[in-house]
Amino acid sequence: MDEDTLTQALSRAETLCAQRGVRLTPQRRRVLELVCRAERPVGAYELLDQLRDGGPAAPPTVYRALDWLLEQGLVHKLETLHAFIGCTHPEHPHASQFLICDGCGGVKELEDKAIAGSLASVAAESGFRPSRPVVEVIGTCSDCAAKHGKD
Amino acid sequence: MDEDTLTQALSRAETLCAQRGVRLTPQRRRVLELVCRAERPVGAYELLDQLRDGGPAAPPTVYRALDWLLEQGLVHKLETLHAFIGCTHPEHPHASQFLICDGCGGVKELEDKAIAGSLASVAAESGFRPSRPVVEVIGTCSDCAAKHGKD
DNA sequence: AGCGCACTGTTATACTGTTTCATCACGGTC
DNA sequence: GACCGTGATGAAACAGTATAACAGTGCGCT
Ligand SMILES: [Zn+2]
Ligand SMILES: [Zn+2]
Ligand SMILES: [Zn+2]
Ligand SMILES: [Zn+2]
Repeated sequence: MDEDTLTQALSRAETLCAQRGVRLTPQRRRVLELVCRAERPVGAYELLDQLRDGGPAAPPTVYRALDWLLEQGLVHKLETLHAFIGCTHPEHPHASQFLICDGCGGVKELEDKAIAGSLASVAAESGFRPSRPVVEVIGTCSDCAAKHGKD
Repeated sequence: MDEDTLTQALSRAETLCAQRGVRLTPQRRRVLELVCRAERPVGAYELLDQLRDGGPAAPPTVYRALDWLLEQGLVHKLETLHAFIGCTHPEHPHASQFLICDGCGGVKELEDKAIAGSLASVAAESGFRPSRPVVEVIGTCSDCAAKHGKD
């Protein structure tokens, strides 16, 4: 995420939190910034290392901030990578899907109605009430497929 | 899984591996049995504890067996739980989806064409080549919803 | 001042997974 | 039989991920 997009994302987050009456404290803001600044999903301990540049910090610090950011939908957790990524459209709550390239590590966040729909209807058939759908597709992005083809 | 189903599952696994020309060694068979015997997803260290009842064992032992069983499609890994579960229909390779109840811990394995289809087409739109789709829906099963309603 | 509450700091610990090297068993070759 | 390559196992150490437990701090409220 470039500097402008970052600034914009952070101020959107500020606005959102103000509207919701929740506190985007300096710690949380800092962690959000670090997550967004990364081009790739970031691990908790990676964040921790960066936090430590500005003073002492311990695992609970970063996990607390991440938990809160997850609740607020400002970041997502990629279960298959044990890593976190900034949400591209945190304004409304949403069930997203992720395409995760194991070549370059890039991740694309999608919000596809068809997938969400089939998931919901399959769940309904079983009388299952979904609370947190996790959809992560590991594979190869078009760029990496092209490169690999050229090799 | 009851004793009969278990015996059946194990002999199906034997047959499959024979057909494929791969070796379902005693260790692997033992781990498969432990995974299948459990009514719920089992963690690697839980399996390890059980393995240790029959002699010394270390983490790589159980992880190696699990990796191999995963390759063969005899078990699945639930990424959101860091746990493993026996596959209900290992005869053919498949992309399954899981409904995971956070009330009772029960898991239902599905193989829904509509979901697989929408995933594939969304991926295709992005020029993404999927290799391992992960679909796990956390929520509440019908039984737990009923119980909870009665409380 | 006294209290409750949300946030933070700190230490320790639990849980999950990998690296590394040594050893062993099996099958094919000379 | 001696030799060797390969796959499977044993064992020790380590790396990575996440939480528990408890103490301290700041702030608004009565
Ligand atoms: Zn999002
Ligand atoms: Zn890529
Ligand atoms: Zn299956
Ligand atoms: Zn349930």
